[in-house]
Amino acid sequence: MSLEAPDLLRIRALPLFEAVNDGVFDRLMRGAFLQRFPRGSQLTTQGQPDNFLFVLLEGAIELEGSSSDRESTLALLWPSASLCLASIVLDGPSLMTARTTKGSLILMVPGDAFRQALEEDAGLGRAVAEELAGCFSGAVRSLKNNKLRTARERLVSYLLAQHQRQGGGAAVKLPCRKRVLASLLGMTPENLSRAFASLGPHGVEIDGSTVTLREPEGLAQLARPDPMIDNPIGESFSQAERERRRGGRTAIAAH
Amino acid sequence: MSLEAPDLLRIRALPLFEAVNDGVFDRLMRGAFLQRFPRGSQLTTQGQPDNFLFVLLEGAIELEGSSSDRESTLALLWPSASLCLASIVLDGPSLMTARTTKGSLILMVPGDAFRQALEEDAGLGRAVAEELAGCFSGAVRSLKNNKLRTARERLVSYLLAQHQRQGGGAAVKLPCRKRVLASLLGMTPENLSRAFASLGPHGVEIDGSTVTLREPEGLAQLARPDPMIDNPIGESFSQAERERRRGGRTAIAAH
DNA sequence: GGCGGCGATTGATCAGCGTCAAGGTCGCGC
DNA sequence: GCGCGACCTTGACGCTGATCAATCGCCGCC
Repeated sequence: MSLEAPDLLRIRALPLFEAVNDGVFDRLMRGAFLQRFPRGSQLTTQGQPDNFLFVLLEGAIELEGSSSDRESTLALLWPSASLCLASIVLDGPSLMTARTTKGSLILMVPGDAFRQALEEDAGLGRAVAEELAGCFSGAVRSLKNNKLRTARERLVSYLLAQHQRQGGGAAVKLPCRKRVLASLLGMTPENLSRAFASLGPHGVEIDGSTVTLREPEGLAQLARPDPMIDNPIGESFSQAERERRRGGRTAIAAH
Repeated sequence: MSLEAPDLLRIRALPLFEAVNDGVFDRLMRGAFLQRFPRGSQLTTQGQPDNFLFVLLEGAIELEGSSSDRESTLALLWPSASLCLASIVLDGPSLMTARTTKGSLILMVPGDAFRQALEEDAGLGRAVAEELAGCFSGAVRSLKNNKLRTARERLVSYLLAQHQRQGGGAAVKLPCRKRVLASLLGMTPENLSRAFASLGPHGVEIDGSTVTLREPEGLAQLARPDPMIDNPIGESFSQAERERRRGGRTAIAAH
């Protein structure tokens, strides 16, 4: 699928590209294209070189790390997150395996063209710096989440964050299968089940992928919520920090 | 301490600044200065705004995250790592608390001047992007290290990484107190002691802060060493990735 | 309708690791 | 020299969470 004018407008408005020089942008887009991927497509492989910068326009992506025979979900990406930015900038191997968890529409920009544009354009440099700072910040949050909290605290924090992100209503929709959520939270599916069950007395009801929080305030006392760990806006890596800075809290689709 | 010519030369050669325009560099350095800090100085506080970009020229820094009453060491920084780059770029609060663990010489650059220079100079933008990509990469490695390995595997991997980094001799010098190492590896000091003891049968001898590895190859079988987790060059966050790319393995002082 | 498979749950058991408490060693200052 | 404190070590115990196994419910398919 080659890029049409309406696509270009949409892309131009992305935070990564909005400050880029017209000429540089045009050259960059000459090699870029949109592609639709069915659910389950593997976009990157941990340890393999990345040749494209991805920007997720519609759909969802799961980032997974693995070593030996173990694997763990490290993050979930939503529109309009970028993917592979760090490995493209460093011209190094992919850090994680990325897989679509829904049918997805993705912008693909050739890596070498992107690196070249980065050398020429200060606006792009600044945008990339901001994006990567957000990624780093998200990763550090995740690290703190894992090292400083128990599994149950992580679950409660996650539920409260989703609760806030989805508008504060009692019903919260889980954005992924429980198995994936368990891995993201650093626990086994069995343990996640038990953790949910243990929250029953605190007003948490589960029905499929909908969770109802009857007493969010009470929950908060279980979780040690912490603004330096739980991001009020984004899920993790990328996309999160920028919005806060811009006076954010601009309506975000309920993930 | 204001900046003299030899200082400026040294700073100019740092990866962050080597591609910056002369004029921009001069303006940036007008507000910058060098400062010596005694051991134990707190440079940043988690959650508080950061007003300076730090570059560690001599000494060592510990990065710590905390929540409620728990705390954990997230990384150790060595020359010539940068500190606060992400929070300066985002103009947001500090992610971690930073403290010198030795007397240290540090370059301090005012944050707003740095942000302004970032808007003007593509060379700086690229350098910052590379540095932050390296930070992100380091944080992801650390996350995988924590989620995919047991405490003992983390210790063995750490020892092997230090072994390689210090030139491959049998004797490895621990770069920090055991208490700090334990926290960095996500375990208690007691558990670290026991883990060390359990490695005795595998040729690991401990004497104070020097560890002797009699059979490194055998150790590797315990550890699941993984190039996508263990960084051959740097310790973590910052400084690591760039060198690899440049055909690295340029002699690195044994930390 | 019946069957097969996947995901989620539940229970029993176990290992890893944290916690608490008690030494032990070293270095420093009086 | 003596005593104190910081750091590390060792042991006993308990909790968190992983593992293994069985069951249930749901959905798609034959």
